[in-house]
Amino acid sequence: MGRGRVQLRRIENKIRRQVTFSKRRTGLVKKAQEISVLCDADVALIVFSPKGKLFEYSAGSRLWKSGRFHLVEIYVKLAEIF
Amino acid sequence: MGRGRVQLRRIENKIRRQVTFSKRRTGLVKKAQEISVLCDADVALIVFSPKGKLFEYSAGSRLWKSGRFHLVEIYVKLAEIF
DNA sequence: AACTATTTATAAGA
DNA sequence: TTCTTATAAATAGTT
Repeated sequence: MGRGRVQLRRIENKIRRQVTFSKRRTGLVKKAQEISVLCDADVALIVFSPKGKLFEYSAGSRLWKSGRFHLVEIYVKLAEIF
Repeated sequence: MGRGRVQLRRIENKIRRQVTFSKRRTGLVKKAQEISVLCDADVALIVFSPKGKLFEYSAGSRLWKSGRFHLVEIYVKLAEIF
């Protein structure tokens, strides 16, 4: 989307890669939120930047309101690895 | 996108909800794969249908090739809850 | 499942 | 990083 076609391979230019990451991360979270609301689905989304610093999530109501599941658990688990 | 604007709320019609779920799930996974490739990011995506039966994922190369982390672990953890 | 009109996301530029 | 704009991509409604 946008002014040029996307070549599906790693963006080598660091600045461009970071900008694209920022934009697409926002879009991905939005999409995750939309499907969870529209379709009554539960979604967990975890995104790590190349430096392993980023964490994002989106979830449907069931997972969260139940109080029985916390995405934080997954984060901690991943943090142990990175 | 498409022929009408999206109202961001639960689609009440069951058939339409399932069709939308199927279409958007495909799109979401594609987007997750794209950001992981383009931006060298690791992504974990878990989607449950309203019946709790579905599971999808997408991940960047690091998480998978390292051999140190398996998304299956998260699945098992979630399966215990549902 | 395929089509296609239209909306939405976003690449590049400012 | 935020805004704008041209255009690619996703998708809602339809067949």
